[in-house]
Amino acid sequence: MKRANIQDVAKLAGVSPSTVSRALNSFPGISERTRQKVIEAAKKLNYKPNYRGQILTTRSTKNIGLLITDITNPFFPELVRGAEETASESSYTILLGNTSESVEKETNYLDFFSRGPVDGVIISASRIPNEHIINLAEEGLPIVVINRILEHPKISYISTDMEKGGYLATKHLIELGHIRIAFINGPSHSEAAKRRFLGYKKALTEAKIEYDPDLASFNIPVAESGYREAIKLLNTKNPPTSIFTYNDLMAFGVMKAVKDLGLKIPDDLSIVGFDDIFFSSFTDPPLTTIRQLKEELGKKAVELLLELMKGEKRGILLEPELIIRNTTSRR
Amino acid sequence: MKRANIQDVAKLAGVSPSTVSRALNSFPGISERTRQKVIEAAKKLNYKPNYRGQILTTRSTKNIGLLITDITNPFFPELVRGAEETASESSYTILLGNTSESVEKETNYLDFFSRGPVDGVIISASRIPNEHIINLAEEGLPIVVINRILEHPKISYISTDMEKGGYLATKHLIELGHIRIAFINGPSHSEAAKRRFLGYKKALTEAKIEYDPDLASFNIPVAESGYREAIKLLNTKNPPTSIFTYNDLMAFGVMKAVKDLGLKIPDDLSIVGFDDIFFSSFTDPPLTTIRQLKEELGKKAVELLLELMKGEKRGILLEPELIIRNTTSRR
DNA sequence: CTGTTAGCGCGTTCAT
DNA sequence: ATGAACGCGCTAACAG
Repeated sequence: MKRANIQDVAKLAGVSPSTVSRALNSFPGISERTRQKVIEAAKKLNYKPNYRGQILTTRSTKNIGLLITDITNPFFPELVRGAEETASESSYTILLGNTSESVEKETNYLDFFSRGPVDGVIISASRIPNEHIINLAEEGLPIVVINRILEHPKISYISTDMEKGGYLATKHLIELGHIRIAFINGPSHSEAAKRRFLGYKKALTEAKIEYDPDLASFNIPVAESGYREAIKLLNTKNPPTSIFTYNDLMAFGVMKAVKDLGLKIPDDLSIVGFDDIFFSSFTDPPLTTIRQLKEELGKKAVELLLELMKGEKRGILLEPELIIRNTTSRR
Repeated sequence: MKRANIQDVAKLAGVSPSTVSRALNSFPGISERTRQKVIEAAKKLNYKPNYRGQILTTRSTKNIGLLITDITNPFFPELVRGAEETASESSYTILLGNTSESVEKETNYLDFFSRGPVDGVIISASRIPNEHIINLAEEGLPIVVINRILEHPKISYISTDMEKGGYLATKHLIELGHIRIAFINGPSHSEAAKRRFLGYKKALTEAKIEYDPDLASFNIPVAESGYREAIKLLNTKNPPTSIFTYNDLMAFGVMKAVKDLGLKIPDDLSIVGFDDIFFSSFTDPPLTTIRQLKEELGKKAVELLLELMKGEKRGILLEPELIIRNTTSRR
């Protein structure tokens, strides 16, 4: 059964194609009688406007490109859900690009997006340099970046206040009497990692604790990195009494390492994560962490993009929150 | 800076638009000199073929629609990643539809997909009736369904052997001496739920244990359902000694309920989940469960779709595996 | 209120 | 080996 097009409907209804278009898109200035006639014909032929023709003339795809690094990290699904729900309220669909932390894939996706399959792009991936993003924006592609602060007249951004997050985590540990506080950080190129690092150092400085480079490392943000670095740190002569990780996944890795070494959490080691993903309240013991508003990040990013497509640029900073559970205790 | 189109390149290279198209798509029958000239012009203008014009003439979008119910359930991200990786190897991009268990959203997405933004669709969502899927397939949309067995000449499917999964879980509990085995099942309309139920009953029958309807329920497949049903079951006069859940998320809910009631796992209650998501090995205690090959499901689904677009239909059944951890013990 | 015409940007004939 | 002309399906602009 071949698909009916607008001509078929026009013929059956005895009107012109443009009248069909007007009737179906509820334009004003058309008689109710004609509208009904068209609607009936359309229904009879099971007519649905062809997307490919439609976007060519309307110049809108009703798609939003969303670039993320790792859908397997529960941080992102929550963000995606927030984005998806808000998008679908405005009849937009999400075109998802999962880059698996690969620069090449990020670039490919962005190139593809810039060729026209989407009306705008949300970038929640870290490896793409700002200049590349700016270039595309100046070519006319509406872009919103998540968790990177990029001030540019054609780009909107929304980010958790990362520096504050790093500060809150470190200060919490300091207040519990910890002095040797390690930071298993994320990728060195990531702005989020840099800003959290700033917050970490700020808290140390405030407490007059000297920063020890041996206690800080940059890593791929997966559980295995947390495991590996924790083993390394705990086997040194002067091990830390607490570890702050770039994200909860890495904290899970740390917890596993501690258990494998036969140590107790939080008695032998205090741990603070970042993100507050769903499972962090289910671990043993439940994880102390810095909460990001993940759904909000996705939701607001879509709203910003919709505004940006109308020409309104904005930047938003979201507050992180310290969630105290049971992986931290007094030294 | 306005985007260059094929005409601009043609003008700069001093050739016709069709020559540009041939040169850039590496067609035979074109002089090397001309090709170089065109490539150079294209580079100078930063030309990228306009996607919207391209799909109209090539009749291929290089997009695949992927419908899932709940991206927040870690089962799906792993599936999505498998699909995404395989798709991008063939230069396809995933258009993601998250339906949040809503029939309306499923239908909307499917309608949208059928209008032309994708070359084919993968459905990993349960509420859409088979007839609807068949209709779209007969209109010419290539469709692959995941975890539902749908025999039709124009539809391919890939599914874990759900009945076997249900059977393995139940048999494991029976072998540990359990007789009162509850099944907190998923949605009643879901084929996966029905088939697991079949396996559950089969194992009971084999062991000559009478099926007790009070021990089985149908639910929305989220952690809260597991919690709620577990509380209900454990507060009856003759509570079960073990619970099998539709998925791991629900098992997490059950574990929380057991702890809240002050009981011990697995001494007071044995638990078996389904899926083996990443976090199931991190819970306290680690969860015994039935493993589905999630990435494989996504990967194979894309392969099947690509084949289906060439006209080859197939159906694949994947073997589930019992993963024994520490939430089950001898009665 | 409705029909006619043009054009979106490509790829693909069919000529040359 | 290359150019000219056409068409994909729709909507917007113009005409009546």
